[in-house]
Amino acid sequence: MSAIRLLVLGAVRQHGRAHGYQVRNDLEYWGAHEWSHAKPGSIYHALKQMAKQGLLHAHEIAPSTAGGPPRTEYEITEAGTEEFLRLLREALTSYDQKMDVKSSAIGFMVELPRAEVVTLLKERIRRIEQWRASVTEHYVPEEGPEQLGHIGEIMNLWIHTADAELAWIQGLIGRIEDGAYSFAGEGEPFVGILAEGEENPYATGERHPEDAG
Amino acid sequence: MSAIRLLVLGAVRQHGRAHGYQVRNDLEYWGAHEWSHAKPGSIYHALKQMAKQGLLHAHEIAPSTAGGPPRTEYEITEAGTEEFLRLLREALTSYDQKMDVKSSAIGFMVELPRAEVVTLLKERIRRIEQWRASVTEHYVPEEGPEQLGHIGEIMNLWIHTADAELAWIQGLIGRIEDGAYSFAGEGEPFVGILAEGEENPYATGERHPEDAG
DNA sequence: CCCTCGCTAGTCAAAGTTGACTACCCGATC
DNA sequence: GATCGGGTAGTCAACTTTGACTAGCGAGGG
Repeated sequence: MSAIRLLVLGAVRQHGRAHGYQVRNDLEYWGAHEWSHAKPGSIYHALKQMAKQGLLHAHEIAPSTAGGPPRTEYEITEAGTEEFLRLLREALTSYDQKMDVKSSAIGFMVELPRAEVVTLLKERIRRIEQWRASVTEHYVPEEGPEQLGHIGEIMNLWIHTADAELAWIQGLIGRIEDGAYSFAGEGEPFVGILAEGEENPYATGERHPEDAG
Repeated sequence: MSAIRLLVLGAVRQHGRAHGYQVRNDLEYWGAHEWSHAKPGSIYHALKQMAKQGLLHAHEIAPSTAGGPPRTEYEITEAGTEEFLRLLREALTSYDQKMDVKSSAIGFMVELPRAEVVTLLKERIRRIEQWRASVTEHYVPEEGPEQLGHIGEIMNLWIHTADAELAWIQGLIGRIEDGAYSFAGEGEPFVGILAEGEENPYATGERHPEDAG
């Protein structure tokens, strides 16, 4: 699963109606150009593709209000909303180590009810533990990484990574259960979009990994 | 950076001369079909592409010795070896969270001299710390994740991930400095390929992440 | 009044990835 | 002696990603 569809659907959804450049700007506002691989080409491609698949509805070209060429505006459809929620749930539960997917999932988690997020995260824990168990069938952490030659270091890395993620999720679940943040159906929704004309305070962020060469 | 080129170059290099199916089998032997996204299509594509770019030399079709259609055999060139080492060094130093790149890097690290690997890993540490510092400009871990709303959880995840990787690398460097494993120029090289006719004990492994749906 | 700079909004070709499909041959089975 | 399954070896079309490029417009300087 790539994070692009989730990000683009989420951006269009929060706007109600958006053109490509707006989506691009939201992702930049979220810092997503730094931790996801959301380049312009991918964004426009995703918009067109999802319009073709009925997840978005394309309103044909409106003249730009701010200089520049005319633009196509998109609105999310019923099917698109379902797909968004499906992708979001999948991103929250599946043990996918891709940072962009994880970050997007956390960013959008408040679009689901609190109880469901906890359930999904617990399912994620179950899957991580299952994967961890399948690794330790070959590799016994207690005996140290040397047991299989340097290849053991790979499994050591996996176990380390899995354990770190488990610890992190436990913390997150704890905070959510203790009432942190505002989830779907709990009053004021969180809105992470830029109003028309508002300036983006994060537009010129510093370098982040995944683009480090 | 995708792991495919590194994996394919490394496989061809260890064989001396290999056809696509052999590479495919090596990757399966290494379990790479489970933690990397190395599908047949990608492997054959990479072979052709790298042959076109002069990284591999393609010996035109030899009739198969074991049933099946004729096959193209590849040998690594001077340029290919350089590219392999370049990719390997990059995979070891750059803070790229992709599991397949990291795992490949560890798998091949013994192709470099021990001292160089330590140097590269220390550079990796430097970069991770730098990235960590750039995150903590916005986010103070000591104040807990709630300070920025649920968006703080994303940064909390990043810090957690970075710290876990730092701890893991420190351990790895320690073991390498203490003389573990056999690196380039230290006698018997590690060979991770299947001899002609040898059976693959890992051919039917269990499910691993990245393919978990 | 013209020209260039910078922002707006997007296109496009080339490369990479995916999953399904093909073709060949051997040995066993009916 | 047909044919059927399974391993060998690879192709292909569809889709996605990437990076470089284009084109319109307004503001401001000279």
